[in-house]
Amino acid sequence: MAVRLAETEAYLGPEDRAAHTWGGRRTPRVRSMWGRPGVAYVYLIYGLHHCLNLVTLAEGRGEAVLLRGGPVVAGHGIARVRRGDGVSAAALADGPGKLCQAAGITREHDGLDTCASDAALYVADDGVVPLEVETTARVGIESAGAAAGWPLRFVVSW
DNA sequence: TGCAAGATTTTC
DNA sequence: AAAATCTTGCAG
Repeated sequence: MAVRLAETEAYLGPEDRAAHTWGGRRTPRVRSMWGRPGVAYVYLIYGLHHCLNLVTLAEGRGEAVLLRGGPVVAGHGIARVRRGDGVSAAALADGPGKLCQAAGITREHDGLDTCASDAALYVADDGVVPLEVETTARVGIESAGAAAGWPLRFVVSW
């Protein structure tokens, strides 16, 4: 099962009030977010949806990118089994929670090194060249003060 | 030890 | 527009 990442959001660590590592928090949940780049950070939101992030900068920076979604380019079958019948191809993974459900991602994947040769989860370049990259404010973080307006959401089209 | 709120999705 | 649902983080 594969998704072409078309929508992401950046979370900048201690300086970013919307980030789970805001203020330098080092709690059990965000353990993996302080880890090495390439490590997956998966958490449960609202008690029923998973969100997948990948650590970006160096270990100890607490910075990661939230993978919000994109079109499923392989494995539509299994994705639809997980998401349920009657779900349109476009809606299979067009949201943080949907992406994780379609890909079968849970907290079991938290802390996984996506750079490992035997990783169950990894990122690859499929060669498609982005036509345009749109930058907007992040979604769902109304209460993050000034950080809520930061242009850290990126949407790619091709 | 208890309670309020959350990087969402789905349905009425 | 509102509920579903549970873990984390902060107050006491």
